[in-house]
Amino acid sequence: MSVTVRDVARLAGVSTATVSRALRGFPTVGEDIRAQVLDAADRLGYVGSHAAAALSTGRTGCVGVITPFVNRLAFQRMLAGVEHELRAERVDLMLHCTGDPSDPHPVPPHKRLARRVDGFIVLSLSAESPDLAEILKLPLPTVMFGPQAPGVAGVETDDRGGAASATQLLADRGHRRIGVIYGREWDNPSVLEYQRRQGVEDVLERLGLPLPEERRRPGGFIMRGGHRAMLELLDRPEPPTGVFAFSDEMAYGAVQALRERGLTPGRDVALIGYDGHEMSDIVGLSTMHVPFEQIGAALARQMLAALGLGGPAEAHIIVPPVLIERASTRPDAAL
Amino acid sequence: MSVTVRDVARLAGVSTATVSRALRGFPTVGEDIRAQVLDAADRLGYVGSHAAAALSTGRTGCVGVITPFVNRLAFQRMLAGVEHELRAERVDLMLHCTGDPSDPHPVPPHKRLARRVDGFIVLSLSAESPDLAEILKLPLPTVMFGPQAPGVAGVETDDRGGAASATQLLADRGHRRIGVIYGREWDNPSVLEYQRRQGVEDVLERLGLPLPEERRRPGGFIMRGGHRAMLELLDRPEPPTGVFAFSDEMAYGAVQALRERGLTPGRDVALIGYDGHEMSDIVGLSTMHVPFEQIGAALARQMLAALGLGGPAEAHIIVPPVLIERASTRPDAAL
DNA sequence: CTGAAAGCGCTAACAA
DNA sequence: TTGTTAGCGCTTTCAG
Repeated sequence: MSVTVRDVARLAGVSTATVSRALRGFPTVGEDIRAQVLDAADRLGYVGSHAAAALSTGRTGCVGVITPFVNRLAFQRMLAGVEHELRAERVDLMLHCTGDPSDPHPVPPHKRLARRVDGFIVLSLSAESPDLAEILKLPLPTVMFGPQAPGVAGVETDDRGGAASATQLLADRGHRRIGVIYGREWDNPSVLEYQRRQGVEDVLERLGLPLPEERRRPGGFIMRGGHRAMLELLDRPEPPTGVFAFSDEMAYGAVQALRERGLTPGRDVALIGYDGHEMSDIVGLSTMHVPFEQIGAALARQMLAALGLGGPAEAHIIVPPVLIERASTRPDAAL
Repeated sequence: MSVTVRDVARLAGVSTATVSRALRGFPTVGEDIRAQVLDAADRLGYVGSHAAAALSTGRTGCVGVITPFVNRLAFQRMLAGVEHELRAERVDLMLHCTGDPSDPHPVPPHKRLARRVDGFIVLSLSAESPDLAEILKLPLPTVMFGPQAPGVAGVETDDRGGAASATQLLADRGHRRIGVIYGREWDNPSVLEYQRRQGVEDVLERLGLPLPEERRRPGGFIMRGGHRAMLELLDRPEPPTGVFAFSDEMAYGAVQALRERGLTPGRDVALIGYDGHEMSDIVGLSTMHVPFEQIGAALARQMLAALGLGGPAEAHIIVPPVLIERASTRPDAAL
């Protein structure tokens, strides 16, 4: 079928062991022999089988990246960071989406990826996800972004602090009726939204401002969800004058909704997002900027370090989000 | 080290072959035996080694997706489509970025992925890329998006027609000095930009309109590049009154540039993008919409069909982009 | 510095 | 229906 070490060995007139050593650049191979082997391999168009090597060495040269979604900008940005860093060390990347809960027969990541990767990079699975528990049970190094499981290396952002800053900004701009567009769950302490909720409540409680249920809506972290949520908020008897969306993408949808109602973000309703994507600049959206690319890169470096590749890496990194104010929270700014 | 079929076999009191069959749900296994095996496997926390299975069967259950970038929206959208479709058939996805030409030691995809995937899905490599040639040389099924290599299945969009529509729209809105923000190369017939260039020229030539070199700038397909390109165009003695950017992301940057100069897209300078991302709606950007998610899904189905999984699939699909006009090409529309 | 031989964990013939 | 026996292609002791 395909050419193997044996074929190369035969053509080069050496043993398979020598071929293996020569191809991997072992110093213990004579120069002339090495040249012969390389030549033979080249001539035959030899491409090694990672599977066989993996079976033999126990290392696959591949890490699994587990993410809930690929079509969300924050994950895309992290993935880009991860990919770039892994590529530098010639480590391959296997992508695994846990996807919607709507998936009828989800195959848990550890079942699909175990033994085919050397480690896992987990992006924001809920801290109490059974998948995560299974992964941590495996004897493979794991790093994660998001709510940290105890004893696991990873990168975290200060969601609570970031949400507090965003809320505070709205309050500073004079808003008393503050609304929130969150993600999916408001009450579950093990999801990311909860940290942000706490940040919001930290500020509102301190200021004595209420957050009635009518003033918060889920947006599912997607544009369309943010759009709908904002329309619903606007339809309240006492609509919020300032709104904090838990992601920029939902905020984009909210901007859309405002415009449809003839309202201008900033002037008529203040709006702040979370994530700090590139496009937010042209939308004029205030936001909490999170350096996702760098987070991804840091995760990859932690993983590489755990695999004995690349340099050392800090075990636990906390990244603060940075407030960026734009027109959407400034009544006087022309968009 | 880790538990193998042998361990399971021993505990269940059967042979390894039976374990293998039971675990894969072969009908030729007695119900009681199967139960024993499943129980033993579960009790031991057995997770099979894909590497070993791959070595034995020659199938990895994994396809390689090759893309130049992960941080570009068009690729992200295709990747999402691919991933979704592959997941449905429990096929894993290995991501390989060819990346910038600036990479010092790029490892060609076939070297890294061969023998560890059952097939390749190639997203827009230049038609004459050496990497692509190597991949096609391998005895693995390959499908691709973009300029089609002869005899290869895949999905294509009508770039030339789409570009013509975009250009025509600017002309229809009365613009005579039309500018173009392209990607990287203007003269290379084997890159995607060339098709679009032809579409532009089809229209301009028919109308007898010139496209002097001063009226086109590269934007590298990124926002920042589009921003710079637009500034440069505006600094010409005779700046264009209507601009066609070869991607929405570059158009976003162009919008930014216009605003910085106190200009309003649509009213002062007409602008049309290409790709049709979600965010273009809130930016009010006219664009040629390309259904990338569906393209990705179609590619995945073609690949699955080639692997004998899923249903049959058309070998060659051509998707037309759809014109969406918004405020950025309408002088009278308020943004 | 090089070769022979024994696996890595699984699957697939072939027997029974 | 189940077990036996070879491998898949590579790496890696251990000799030489």
